[in-house]
Amino acid sequence: MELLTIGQVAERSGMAASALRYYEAQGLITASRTAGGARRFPRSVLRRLAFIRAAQNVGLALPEIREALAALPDGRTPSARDWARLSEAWRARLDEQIAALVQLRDGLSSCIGCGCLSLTRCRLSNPADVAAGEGAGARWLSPALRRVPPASNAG
Amino acid sequence: MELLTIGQVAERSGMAASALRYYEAQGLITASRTAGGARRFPRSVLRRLAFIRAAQNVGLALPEIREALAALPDGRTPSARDWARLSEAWRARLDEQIAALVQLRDGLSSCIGCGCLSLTRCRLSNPADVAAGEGAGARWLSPALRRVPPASNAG
DNA sequence: CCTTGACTTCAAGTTGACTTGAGGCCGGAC
DNA sequence: GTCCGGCCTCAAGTCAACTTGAAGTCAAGG
Repeated sequence: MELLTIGQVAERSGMAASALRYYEAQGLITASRTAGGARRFPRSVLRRLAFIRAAQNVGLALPEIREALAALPDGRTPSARDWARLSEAWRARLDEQIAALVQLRDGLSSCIGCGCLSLTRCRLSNPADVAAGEGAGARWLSPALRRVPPASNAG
Repeated sequence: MELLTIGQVAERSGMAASALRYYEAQGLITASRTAGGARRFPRSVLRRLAFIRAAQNVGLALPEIREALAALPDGRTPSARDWARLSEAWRARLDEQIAALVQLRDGLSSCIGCGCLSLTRCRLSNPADVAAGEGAGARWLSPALRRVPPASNAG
């Protein structure tokens, strides 16, 4: 069994067939076709899909994942060497997300019982000081942490 | 200046006026009306909005936030006592999200250079062992961490 | 031959939290 | 009186990552 049908890939990867078609349409994976037009995937697609899911878990959007995959020569499945390079960037992302959440939690702890919730001072309603800097950046921040703070008035 | 216009609340809270109308429609905030039909907000709406944003940052959906607010007698703005009770639950949420991310990061570290990305063994593409148990639960998990693992075949 | 099941395409629907646009009202300044 | 900014409502659009549905093709089995 050299090539896999979409159903087989769906079963082995745990992804829906519709998702696989979508990924192909988005250029994340590729497939050859039978004479009848049915997709045939190489086994390597499974590793590619694992890579995609891992990247999603780190918080990357599909276009970013596509770029990461496209940056590999010949559009090949990531090797150990590629993997090491990419995962370094991912770890930084995760570290920052973790830091943001920890700061949120600590702000919460420091707020317990005070009931302050100041619009500008309370860290809970204003977690943006984590890697804020300008304001337009911070794209790495998970959606849940991207709530913008108020302009700068008292609350 | 006893009551605030929607524009003033928008400026002070940093939220768009359209968002405030939306929140009112969703029952998260309330406003009185002028003879002409314009909204007038009490100052307490600012604290309520801070509460809402904090809850969003913790990862709550608007319906959950509405319930949390509605659980307060008279639909009042949370007092220090209410706040302490609610924030306990939130902290648990955050703790679990942090744990999930840390596990993801550690899985990443342990993967660097190995290039394994096994569909079933690699923690990076399969972070579900964090608070998994059954599979239908884990609702607290941030959307980014909710990717399901493959059924249970080799990769 | 005819059915069955897996596959195909393409368009449209889903979810959450809003934003945008059209069309209109209201109150104060000129 | 009329002009403007700010407000109103309601319907529809946005985004991401898919899913769902309709209508059709293909290969194998009875």
